[in-house]
This record gives sequence, structure tokens and C-alpha cells, in this order.
Amino acid sequence: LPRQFYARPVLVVAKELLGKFLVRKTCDGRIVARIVEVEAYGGSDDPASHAYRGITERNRVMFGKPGFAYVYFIYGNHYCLNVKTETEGVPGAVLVRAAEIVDGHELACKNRKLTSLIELANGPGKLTKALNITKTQNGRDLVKSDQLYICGAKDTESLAISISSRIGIKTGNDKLWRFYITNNKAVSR
DNA sequence: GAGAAGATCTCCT
DNA sequence: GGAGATCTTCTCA
Repeated sequence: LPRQFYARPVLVVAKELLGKFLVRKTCDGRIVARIVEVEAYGGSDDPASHAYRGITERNRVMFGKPGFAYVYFIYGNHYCLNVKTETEGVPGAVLVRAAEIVDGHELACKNRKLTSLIELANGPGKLTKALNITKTQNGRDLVKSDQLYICGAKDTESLAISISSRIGIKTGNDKLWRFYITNNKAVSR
């Protein structure tokens, strides 16, 4: 997807990312995952966002150019993948919460030490593990990288999308900023 | 420099 | 359904 796609309001980009293909290439092979669940995070208007209290060493990607990957480590165990949206200087990112693996099952299973296809990436921590995404991917340019990027899909406009409040946060629950493909089995929970 | 919380997962009952 | 694992980052003294 071109830079233009990401350089729009975070809520718009979040919804349009559903059904798109996340591509991960390493020396071990290629994995393609169809995005089925996302959440939007804002700036000073969103207490649940890392960017709520301004720029820090960790969240500086959220204030940079659109189309870059924001990856952070959480709970001493997991990485979460976000996509920077909005324009440069305006914080906003989409958390990719779940996806269904459509190519590279074997490698994804190996990364997760698991054989159940649906459970390979049905949660943010699981997804990064299945795709071997770690902190080294933080700050990567999704528009120019050949190791991590997102492709368009046909007919995403006809997708049935469900909306809810975000998961795992203690503030900002009033915002209905979680979007997922209705009735998709790879959605978390 | 210490203390606490965190955009989660897995195993156990 | 619930708690432990495990460590980075932020806040405040």
C-alpha cells in the first residue's frame, strides 16, 4: 500500500486495514496473513494511547511519518504490532490484533510451536510471534521494506465489519475503536 | 534509582 | 474462570 493510504485519520485506516494482507519475509521463508481485527489509538484525546502524554523514547514512532511500524514489548513476554497513520507530527496508530494465516502455515506453526491454524495469530502477542516480529522491526518503513509490508485485497468494501470498545485497557473504554470482520474465526476472544 | 503498571498468553483448576 | 510469568518503560523522589 502507498504512503497515501496511511496518511489519513486513524479510524479510517483502521477499518480499511481489515481484509488486507500483511506480508512477512525472513531468511526462513514468507508468511502472508489476512488482517481480521484491529484497534485504533490516538493522541492527547485518547487516555489509552501510549501517545496520550506526549512523545517519549518508546513511542516516538507514533509521532513520525505515516506507514511505519510501531512495535513495543509488553507484559514481559509479548510484542505488539502497530501501523502509524495520520500525518507526520500527529500521533495515531492501528494495533493489529489478529489475522488468519493464508500462506506460510508451516513456518508460522514452527514459530508458534503449534499446529492449530486458527489459533496461530488470533491475538496481538500471538500474531507477532507467528510472524517473528520483534523490537528490531520497530520503526520499519512498511512502504519501502520488503521484509514487512501490507498489500491491498479485492472486495474489502463488501466486508461485514463489527465494532466494539477496545480490549485490555483501563481507560478510554467509551471509545468504540475496535473493528473486526464479523463472524471471522480468527478474531480474538 | 526505586516502584508500579502494562494495548497479553498460557497453564491450571 | 483465575492467577502467574516476566521485563520494559514511565513517573516521581
